[in-house]
Amino acid sequence: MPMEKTFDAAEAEARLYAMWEQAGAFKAGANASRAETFSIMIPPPNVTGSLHMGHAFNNTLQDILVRWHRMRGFDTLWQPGTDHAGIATQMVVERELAMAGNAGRREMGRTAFIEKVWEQKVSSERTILGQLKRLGASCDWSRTAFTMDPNFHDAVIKVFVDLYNKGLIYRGKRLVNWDPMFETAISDLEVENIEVAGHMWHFKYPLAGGATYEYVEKDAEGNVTLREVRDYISIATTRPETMLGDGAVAVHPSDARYAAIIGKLCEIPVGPKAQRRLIPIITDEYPDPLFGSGAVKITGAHDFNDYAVAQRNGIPLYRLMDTRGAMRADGAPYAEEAAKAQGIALGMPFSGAEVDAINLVPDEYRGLDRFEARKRVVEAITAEGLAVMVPNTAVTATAGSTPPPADDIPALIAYVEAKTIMQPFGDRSKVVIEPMLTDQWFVDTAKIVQPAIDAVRNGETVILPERDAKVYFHWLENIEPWCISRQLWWGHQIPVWYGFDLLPPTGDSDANFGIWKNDRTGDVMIGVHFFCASDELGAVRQASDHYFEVFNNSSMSIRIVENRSAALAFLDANAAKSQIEFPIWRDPDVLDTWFSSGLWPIGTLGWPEDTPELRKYFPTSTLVTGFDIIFFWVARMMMMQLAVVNEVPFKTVYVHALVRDEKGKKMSKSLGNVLDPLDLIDDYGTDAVRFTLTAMAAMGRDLKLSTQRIAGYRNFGTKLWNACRFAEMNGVWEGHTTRATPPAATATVNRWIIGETAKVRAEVDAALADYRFDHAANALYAFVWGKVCDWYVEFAKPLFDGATAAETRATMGWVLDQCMILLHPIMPFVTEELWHTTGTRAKMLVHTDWPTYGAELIDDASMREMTWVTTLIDEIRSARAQMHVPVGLKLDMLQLALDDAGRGAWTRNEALIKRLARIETLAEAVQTPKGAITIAVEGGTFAIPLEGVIDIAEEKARLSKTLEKLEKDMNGLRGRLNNAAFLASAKEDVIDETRGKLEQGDDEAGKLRAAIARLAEVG
RNA sequence: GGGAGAUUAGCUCAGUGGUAGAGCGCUUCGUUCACAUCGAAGAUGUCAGGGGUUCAAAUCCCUUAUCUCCCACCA
Repeated sequence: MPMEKTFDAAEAEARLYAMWEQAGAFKAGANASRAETFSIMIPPPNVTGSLHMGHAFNNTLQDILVRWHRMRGFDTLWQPGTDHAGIATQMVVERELAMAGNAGRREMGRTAFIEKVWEQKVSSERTILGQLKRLGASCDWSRTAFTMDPNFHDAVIKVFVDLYNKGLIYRGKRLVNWDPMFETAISDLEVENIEVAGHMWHFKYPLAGGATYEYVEKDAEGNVTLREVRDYISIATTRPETMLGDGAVAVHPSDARYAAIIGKLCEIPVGPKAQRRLIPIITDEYPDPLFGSGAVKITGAHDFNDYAVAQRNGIPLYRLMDTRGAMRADGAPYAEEAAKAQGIALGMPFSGAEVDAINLVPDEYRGLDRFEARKRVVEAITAEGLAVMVPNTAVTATAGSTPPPADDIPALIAYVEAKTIMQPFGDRSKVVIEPMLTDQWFVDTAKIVQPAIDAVRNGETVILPERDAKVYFHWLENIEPWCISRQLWWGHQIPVWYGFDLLPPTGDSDANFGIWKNDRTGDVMIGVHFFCASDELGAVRQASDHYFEVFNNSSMSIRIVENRSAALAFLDANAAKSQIEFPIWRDPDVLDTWFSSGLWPIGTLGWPEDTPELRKYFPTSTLVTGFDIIFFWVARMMMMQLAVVNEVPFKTVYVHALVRDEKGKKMSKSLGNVLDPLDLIDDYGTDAVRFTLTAMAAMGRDLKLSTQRIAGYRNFGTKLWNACRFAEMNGVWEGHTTRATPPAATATVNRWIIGETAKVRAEVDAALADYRFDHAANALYAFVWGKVCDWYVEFAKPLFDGATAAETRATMGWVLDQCMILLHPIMPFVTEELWHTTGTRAKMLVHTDWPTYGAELIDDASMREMTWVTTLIDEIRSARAQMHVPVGLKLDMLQLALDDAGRGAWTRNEALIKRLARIETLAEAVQTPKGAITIAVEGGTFAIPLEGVIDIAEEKARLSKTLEKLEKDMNGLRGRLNNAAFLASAKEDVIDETRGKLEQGDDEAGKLRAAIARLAEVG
């Protein structure tokens, strides 16, 4: 059955993929013929839905490397899998529940909700794996992993426990980035700082007791520009709602304007007047005297800078908001607590601890969203006349004027500076992040970071392109503690159980719990003890040991309870019992997703078991990933693998760019410019999509994708297909055998194309070794289309019934085989299909040996000769076209002069030259006849008589134009050669090359001049 | 504020010291038996501006401009 005109991708892809899978072609170690291994861990896609273009790109590159190594006989593993993606997946499920009008997460309860998420995981994973298969990804699916698989989970927990025991993980009350929508802490990396239009308000904080001071302002020369008596200190803020949590006002120690009032108290001008708190005016290096008024309100519990100031100066921290970012409504009413709070504030110095038990929020703000509270605070202060006029041009908004503030604060106040401010947003929730004082788990990254830095510095792991290594270093060298606890439900629950630190009996006590009760009812907070263990049994053992040590009572036992309040209730209920039972409860939080994906390399290979796979494939060879997760993932994997198994996780990291739309915009759902890889595959076939991505994968460059480009590469597949179809029509595949080395060839064309094949094979290998995927693709494109199809196939046509027919058939078969082999890593489907369409093969293409031939196949004489032949044909065609000679018209040509090399070349290639240049006969002549066009090539001159057909003037113009261009080049070359400095300093081969070019050019120019002269004669 | 990168044909981009290329698009021609998802021919560039190093600069250095991205606590 003859081949179809085109490759039917839609029909063939599924069939071919099934064939590979059934044959186990992708299994780890399949086709291995040598001991060297090559392993890649897939960056596990999130089980949040489906794959996008970035995944298609990322996995295409991986597949190319994997298929290439597999064909080269490496023991190859491509490890697939998916990531549970805690916050992202939980968000997707919550959103779906909400859209379906179902009960929310809280109403469902943790267990039921987690079940829902598992359903999401199953369906998303099915989608994702299906997509990867359509993309042609040759992963070992039998090893598909998931970050919450039981064994992977065990590995994660073990690492947590180990790091905890080594003191590398700790729990602390710190200011963290809090996402009020998800009500969880997030890490620094999950915060996006975005510039938004905001405002800065200037307010007066009245001095306590109506105190006054002389405020003097000077210009740069020291001249007094302002001198007045003030009874307030002016501060600037972008967040008035946090004023209620101020602990101090700070000024720079060198700021003379405020020297007189350091240590004095001022009043926070918010809330009922009688209840306002007084805070001290302190000095700290942090305030910039040149910015604003030079005085900064210090709100330690709601600002990272202020937190540091508060820590340094022992300023209390007042948490004002609840987990949803609303002003607190818990605790005792404001009136009762204010005095106590003020007492603490006045009782400087303070330890710097949080004052959490009290609520500083006045009744009118309780429960309000932070932005609503901001609005009301601003209104109240303004109404009171405490807004400061800002005497500069930055004042853009006055009462009732435009522009309206962007953050929904009406322009009610006297003066406010419009100001673009950097505001933190949650990368998933897109809501404003609130710095929040909470208890969280942290990895002490500073203690494990150094090996990760060293490994890249000393080249044990190479990051490509190099500039990304700089980014990596910069981040690691300034690393902050990593907050790893998340107040979510979907993920690895933290393996820590808590129990109260109970005091031992005081001697005469016979009721052990009485001790606890006394402790609890007193002013001292009850401490908690941590039991970190890989499972509940371990925690119970630890707790037993602990309480046994404290109480020395052998009849005691441990009881697992739900949470802290259950533990308190349990103790209350059992206080009188003689039997001692101690409640412990597990930390409800889960680990940051990146903590678990940070263990992906060893976790998927079976660690902590000493598996054969771990020994063989770890450290992995290459990681292919996007630059956007260098910090999130690459750096964490480096740190964690080094901390856990003391080895780097991979030897090379290839960092690729982002896929953007054709206008260069990041693809996003909200912009509606997302190209779905599956749609493109449906329209153009997988090979076309893969080839496009590959050809555009220049290192470190964003990749702008257009469908036009994809169509072009689909055509490329068709081109190869039709070359094979041509071969079929000419009997190339009859009795064809697959062979590693080319057949012996005598014809120049055949020797030439064999040499070209050897050249492209070397180019492809070099390009892939350097991760220059674009070079590999472009080299193959130029070879297959530009050499094989444009020239070789055409050359071969007249040879199929000549003396070299058999040799030509064998050569063409071999060359096309090589095209399939070399293209297979990039275009697996069409090549595999052709492989079988064109003959009976011993092995599938996916397992066919990658060639190693090289320079020994390049025959310089043939290469030169074919260059001469193609140049001659080009010249004739060009002349014909410019003279408007009908394409179909066969012409007679005269040979005016030709050296021996030219004569030989002509003789050997006469048939093909005549065919491609549409020449009927060639005869020798001594001079150009009247009305002929002249063709000048290296070593010879030809003429084509066209009396009556051509326009003499036009031919003259053509020749003159060519000559002009040539002479311009010659002048340049002559200029260089006449320059003594050039001859003295340039390398010899450059000089030789220049001389050669000049000589050749002069020769050609001479011929052109002669031809022009001749035209003038006859004209 | 710090850092990185970009600026080459109409568009998207290659090109790291020897006088500029590809694909697409465009123009003209073409039903020659592999392919119209094609073929042949053709046009198009002060390599962002300025300065420097060099015999020689798109390429190396300095500088200016514009753009992009990353990081960062100016209230």
